Amino acid sequence: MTIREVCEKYHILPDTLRYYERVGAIPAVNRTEGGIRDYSEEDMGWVENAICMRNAGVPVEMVASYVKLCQQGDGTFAARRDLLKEARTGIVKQMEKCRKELERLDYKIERYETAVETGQLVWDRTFAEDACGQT
Amino acid sequence: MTIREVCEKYHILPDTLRYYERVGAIPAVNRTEGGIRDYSEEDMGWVENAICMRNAGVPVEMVASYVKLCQQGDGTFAARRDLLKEARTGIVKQMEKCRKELERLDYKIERYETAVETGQLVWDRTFAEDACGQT
DNA sequence: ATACAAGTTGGAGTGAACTCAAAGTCAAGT
DNA sequence: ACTTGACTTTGAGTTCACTCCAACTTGTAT
Repeated sequence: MTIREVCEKYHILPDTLRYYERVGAIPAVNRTEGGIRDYSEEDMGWVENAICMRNAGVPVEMVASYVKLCQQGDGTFAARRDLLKEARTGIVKQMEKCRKELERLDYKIERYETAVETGQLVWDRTFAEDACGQT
Repeated sequence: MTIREVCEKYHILPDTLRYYERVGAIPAVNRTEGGIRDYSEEDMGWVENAICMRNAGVPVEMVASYVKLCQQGDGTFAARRDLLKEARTGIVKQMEKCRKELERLDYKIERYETAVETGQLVWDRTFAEDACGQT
């Protein structure tokens, strides 16, 4: 599979794929005689892995660390597990922030829906201290 | 309230607050005679709003747009609602990506837990096409 | 009055993650 | 053989969101 085809499949740019390879977020990709990248099924697996992790906000550097551990063989299972757990923690924190803001937004959107109808914007609820003001 | 106090309350840097004000993510803050920022309750509300939105990954520019609409008065209720809905859509998308990756990670972590015990890494499940490979 | 900490501005610098440009190589069609 | 388009590398440029710096002013404690 050419770089173009992989990019079409995952909706990313060739430069992004080359960048991922350069920084180690995916291992070196198979090449043809002429030196042109020819992605194997395994290469695609790595690409998918990088894209998934990045989609969830895992830093490129962390993805690269994981790839490196995988390449170091069977002695790194525990280290890989720990790294993935760390990534997991980051994602959970991020989701919790999103959940809070979503709750806040839903309330505000509802208030604005009413305001659009009545011409009056009213905050009838007070957000807790660590939530947000009535703006 | 001084900039230092606000920063301690929200665990951010003074430069970040000044930056938010400069780009319009919060409106111009009250000042003392000498020109030193003196955050009112309302100012704090705006600060909280900016921090909440940013925490959920809403771009600074979007926060600034919202603030601008608020400053333009009661004629912008519908526009504000639409902007918040747009922000909401972005957050929901982001959370869905996180949810998927979390599921993926949980499976992999579980596999690695087993691998650490048995010395054998086995993928006994195939991820769907839009999920990710066994890496 | 005088330190000196804390605040101010304008502008420059940083780090992460791409993204683009230039110059050259490879491959497919005519 | 020749053109055309895709791919290659190296290195530079961009965007976002801060973050830092220098020079200066303000406020507080002795």
